[in-house]
Amino acid sequence: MRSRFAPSPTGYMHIGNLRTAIFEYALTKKYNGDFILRIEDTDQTRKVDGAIEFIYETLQLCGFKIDEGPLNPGKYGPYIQSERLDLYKKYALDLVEKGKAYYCFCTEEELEEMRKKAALRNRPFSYDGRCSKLSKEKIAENLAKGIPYVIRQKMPKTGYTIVNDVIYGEIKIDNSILDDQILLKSDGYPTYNFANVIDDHLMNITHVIRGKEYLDQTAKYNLLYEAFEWEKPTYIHVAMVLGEDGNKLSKRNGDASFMDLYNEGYLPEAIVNYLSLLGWSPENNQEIFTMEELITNFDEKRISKSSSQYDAKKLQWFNHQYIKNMEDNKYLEWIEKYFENPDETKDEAWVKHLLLLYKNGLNYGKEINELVKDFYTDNYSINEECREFLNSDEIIPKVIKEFLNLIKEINWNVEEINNAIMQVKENVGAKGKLLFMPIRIVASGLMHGPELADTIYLIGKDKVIERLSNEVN
RNA sequence: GGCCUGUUGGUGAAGUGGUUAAACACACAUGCCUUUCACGCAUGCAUACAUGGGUUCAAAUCCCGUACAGGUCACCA
Repeated sequence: MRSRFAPSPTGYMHIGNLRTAIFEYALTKKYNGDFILRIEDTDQTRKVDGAIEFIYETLQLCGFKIDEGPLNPGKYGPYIQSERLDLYKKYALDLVEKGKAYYCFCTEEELEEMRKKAALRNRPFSYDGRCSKLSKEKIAENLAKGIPYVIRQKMPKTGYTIVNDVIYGEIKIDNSILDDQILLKSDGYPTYNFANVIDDHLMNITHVIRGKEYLDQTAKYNLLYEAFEWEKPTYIHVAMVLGEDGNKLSKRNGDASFMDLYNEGYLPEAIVNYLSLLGWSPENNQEIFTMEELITNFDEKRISKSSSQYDAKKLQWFNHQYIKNMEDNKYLEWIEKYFENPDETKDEAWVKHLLLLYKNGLNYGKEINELVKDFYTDNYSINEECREFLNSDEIIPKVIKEFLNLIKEINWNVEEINNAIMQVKENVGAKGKLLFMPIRIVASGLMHGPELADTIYLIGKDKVIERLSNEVN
């Protein structure tokens, strides 16, 4: 089995594209097949520099192994369509020779006129095939004069074409809607559809996995395969991924691309895991799994026919799970990329302790900066709400005083701080909120924060003692 | 507009003819856990599978119509 992922080099990679790639990769690897990357750059106007490297980077981050592609060619290269122009022309001409395609010299203006006429009659535009009736002499003459041309395939006007799809079954497409499709554009580039068929055949692709938006168009592909008398691949069309508002994903809509998510601090493994569950589910109902597990459990029969909606919250939950399950060292190494250290002079161990403190609650990498903020600002003050709480019970001053006395004597570490808190509980008889909140407020000036003992430890012995002393006096 | 496809809760979904819970997960709500936030745990959350008909002893599951949603009809991919 051989499959191919064939993006256009137009920049970032969409979450929907990625999802399709994931399905494609999982299926291919399940059968020990080859996963090929082919760059479809037949539209020269939309090309973006560096996009190929970018696509490689994305796929590699996601854990894909590309068996053949422009940066690691196999024996079916080149893998960039703009480098295969001669091939397309040869095959297009081959079809002309066989009488299954023809030169078309119609100008943009002529086509525009036809479109207008069609619009007047409220009919969808369809090329009338006038150039297919040109005489041999006329064609030779036009060619000699260097008049620009395209090559169009003769399409049947009656009957229907059957498309077989693994997910959607047998689809009938009425031939009457099929235009004499352009194979070769006047700039010498092939159209997407044509290049696709030629390349898939030449590259020995056995399974075509792509978005459902191509389902109808597959009739055109089939007609091309038939014209060449080539064997058709197995088609697997997968339903689309919709944005959170239920509309098609688009950058304009502010929908996130893979790279956006990655830069926010989403782990590629979590993204892949989440995306693989959009429109597919494993039989064993497992929710968190690795790429390896995805591959072994993947079953194309369980791909859904209906489109699904992207849910940022659920992705966040997956990411959270993955962060929580990371080893501390890996976590620290990873979070480094997202942590914008506000104070380089802080002790390294102190920073590590702080970062680790939030590991279990972190949703995405950049979130750390927001969470950690209070430990870097020095505008300590006890606001009205806190003051009110401190005045709410007469046991509170005793708690503070006792805690102050105890921590003066201890070694400054989390365990001993914790012991001190427990000791206060015993000695003063305060518990729950009345025990913790006074200490927290006076030590940090805040009513919330992470674990109290850690918080106190990180604020530092001198500062905590100073604050408590001021409060006691 | 023609054609193609889809429709199970706020979301992802399981379920493809059978009794008296439509699984599971996210989200949400409430409660518990040494304070707050989070984590974790527990409980609750679709009188019902878009809708109307039909087939059947029996339908979310099969058939037809309707509605709605998406896709597609380029010298874009």
